Amino acid sequence: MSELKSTKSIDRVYQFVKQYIHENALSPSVRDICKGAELKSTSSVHTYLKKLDELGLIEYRPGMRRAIILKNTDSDEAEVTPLGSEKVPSNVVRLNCIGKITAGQPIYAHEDYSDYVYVNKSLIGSNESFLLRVSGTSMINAHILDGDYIIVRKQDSCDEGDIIAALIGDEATVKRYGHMNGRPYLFPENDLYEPIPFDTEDCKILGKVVGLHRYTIN
Amino acid sequence: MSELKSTKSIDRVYQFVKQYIHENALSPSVRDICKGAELKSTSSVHTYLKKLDELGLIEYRPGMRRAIILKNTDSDEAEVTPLGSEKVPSNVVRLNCIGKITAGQPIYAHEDYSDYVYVNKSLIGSNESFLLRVSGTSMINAHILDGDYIIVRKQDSCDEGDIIAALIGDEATVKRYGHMNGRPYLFPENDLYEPIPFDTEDCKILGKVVGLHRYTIN
DNA sequence: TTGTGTGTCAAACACTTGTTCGTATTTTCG
DNA sequence: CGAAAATACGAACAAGTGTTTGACACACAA
Repeated sequence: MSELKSTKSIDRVYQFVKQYIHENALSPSVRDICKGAELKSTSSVHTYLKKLDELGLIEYRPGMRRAIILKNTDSDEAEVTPLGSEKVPSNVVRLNCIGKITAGQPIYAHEDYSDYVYVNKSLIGSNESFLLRVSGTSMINAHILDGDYIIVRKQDSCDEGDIIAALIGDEATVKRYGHMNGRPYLFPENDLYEPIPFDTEDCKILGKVVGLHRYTIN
Repeated sequence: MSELKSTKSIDRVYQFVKQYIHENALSPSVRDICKGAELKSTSSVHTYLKKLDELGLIEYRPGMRRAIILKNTDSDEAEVTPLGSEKVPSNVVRLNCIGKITAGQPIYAHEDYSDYVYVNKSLIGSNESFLLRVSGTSMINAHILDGDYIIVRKQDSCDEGDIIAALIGDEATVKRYGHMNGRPYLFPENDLYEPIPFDTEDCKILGKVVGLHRYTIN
């Protein structure tokens, strides 16, 4: 008498359960299904749930609240988002590797989207940052090794003693910034290398090193 | 599980919830958690569930039965895809800091869910790993500094020369594993410290160090 | 010492929710 | 047609379950 319940009740129940679980990652209660399947009695729903269980379409655990489980079956992409799918939070940034810091190579060449790292924002601050791969051992005394990834926070200037990424000409390096005899230098942290005068015409500060990742799976 | 149960209650609660949902595809009730986490009062569990929700580890819906959802994230809305509209891939793992590696402190005390790091699985391998915070300078010659996070891949044995995390008694340390005069030792990488004989009765290998994160935002 | 906070517990309460029961309406089919 | 089955309803019950409250023990600082 009501209207067009085009589909059978048992089908509406099943469809609704699937949809509800998909949307809420949580099984509906019998009364939720009442509303969703346009049934007015919980006992009706109860009947169908038992049938659906017998049909093997759902797993129904008598007495347990919100305990319907979709039985993985057939047809529509059975992606059944179990409960608790894991996603990566929004407080994480993906940093693609912008290039290798090494002698003679310009960086900013391109980003290598297959070479990246995820970083917790709270650990590096909210400023814009980028990722570089270290090549060479010129910063070994600062415990920055060949192959390490360094996270650089973009900035134009820096403080005395900061470890920074800088351009010298079109060559990029990591060095410690400081002064000697009143003049600015870039200091390698390796006795085999000489300090480099920081020439404001030729040199440019890219940013400060705020993090380091090293992966040594051999 | 088994012998290391002296963990904090909130940790047991979280671990149990994760396990339960994983096994049953269904969220446990407060009283289920009571049993699973060795707590005798539902209100204790209730307290921890609220905390876990605040920490963003689960989604807890007041009043709803069996409605816990694992988040491992702050989920939906605006998931900050940094570059373009790339989706954050599922090949990233969240590692919670399990404790500080430092003299005299047992680890496995508890996981600090507010202290964590995201790691690209491809960079550390697919084995189970955990995160530790380094305290002290005993590995400075290996360029592992005080405050660094190290990623440890669980394993029972290791090769000569590997840098590993190990338990000595109930004290955890990072050291390099090796032999001297035909006998196994744990070698600090700092001249101020002495090699420690690796006594198989007292020592236990936790895993191999496969990664390192350092954050030096000042 | 006192006081404050934390962790835990037991008990009680109230609401959600699965289940059952009796009955009415509709459909099926001999 | 008429009986049986299927479908649906509403109400009531009982159990599972989330939540609150108050109390106790302990650690730690003032």
